[in-house]
Amino acid sequence: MWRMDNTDLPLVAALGASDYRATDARLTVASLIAERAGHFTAADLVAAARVQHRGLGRATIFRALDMFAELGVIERLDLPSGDHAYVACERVHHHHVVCSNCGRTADVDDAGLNAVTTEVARRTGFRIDTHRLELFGLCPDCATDAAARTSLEEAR
Amino acid sequence: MWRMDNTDLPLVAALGASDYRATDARLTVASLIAERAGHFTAADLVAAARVQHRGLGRATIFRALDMFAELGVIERLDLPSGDHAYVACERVHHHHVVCSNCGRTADVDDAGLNAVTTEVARRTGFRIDTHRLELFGLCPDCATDAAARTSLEEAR
DNA sequence: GGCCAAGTTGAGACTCAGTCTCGACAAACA
DNA sequence: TGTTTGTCGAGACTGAGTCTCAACTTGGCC
Repeated sequence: MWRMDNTDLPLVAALGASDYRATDARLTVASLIAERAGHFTAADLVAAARVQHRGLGRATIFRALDMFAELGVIERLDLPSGDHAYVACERVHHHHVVCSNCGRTADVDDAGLNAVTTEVARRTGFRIDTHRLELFGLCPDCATDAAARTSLEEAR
Repeated sequence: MWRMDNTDLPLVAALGASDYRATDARLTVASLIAERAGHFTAADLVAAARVQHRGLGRATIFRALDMFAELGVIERLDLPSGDHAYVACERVHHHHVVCSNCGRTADVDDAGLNAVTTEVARRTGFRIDTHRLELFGLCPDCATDAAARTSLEEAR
């Protein structure tokens, strides 16, 4: 089976530190994930696996994604379109900012959200256990491009 | 076709105020939605429709949900399990607190989140256009029940 | 090295949510 | 009344994700 030597990838490190076996299939999925800059869907990986490394089954990819998500090194994301995606990320609690143009993501920590959840708990009487915050917009590069295009159109 | 007289429902009011026709099928979907206290899935409505009002097609229910979502009187929700659900809600921008036990929901407005998005934009350089905040926990009733059960078990 | 149990694999069948298509029907309007 | 447009239900279709199963791999033990 095709395989990259990626022992320094965070996903591979997390895999090594876990009780799961570091099999070829899992290392292949890890390197496929590492190739993507922003978010990706399970279908992306299935397609990439078909193109590059024919020996990877669909079920295996879904199993590996579940496993990496359980290890906390990737996280599931719900795009505004309703699609499910994943991002590779740090293992501490944080949130994602997703570029709606190029798909690039950035992690942000609390950033004052704790105060918001406390305030919501106070107002509603709910006991808040977990929350999910996702932010969508344009990354610095795409925002610059968009601004340049707008001013160009206005100049006409 | 079976039909409830629910002209005072917010969904029916929104439908009447829109360009869409207030057909029997749509009014039936509106009353099915009004029957649910918390969040519900499209499958819930399809099942309820099959039991109570046989003449409602699956596609019709999905179409009506799309339409109500477009009118802003229901909103799509992504549960922590990854499932999609809907909640009936006000038409202004707000967020949801969902009880993970009974499914009841409450709406909350900004509650300080604007400051969070501004802070995130500052830190990451992203231009934030939209965001989604969902909070999960226990509603006051379920929290009381849970606390009572815990103290009962400790007393043993 | 040989054996064995447990973990993991790919293939493919399966399920189920959501979409699409199509012919029929109904409201609105000239 | 006839036509247009919106909407309907039925059912085929699609695609994501799950499940099952027999085969294979790995690691531990002798």
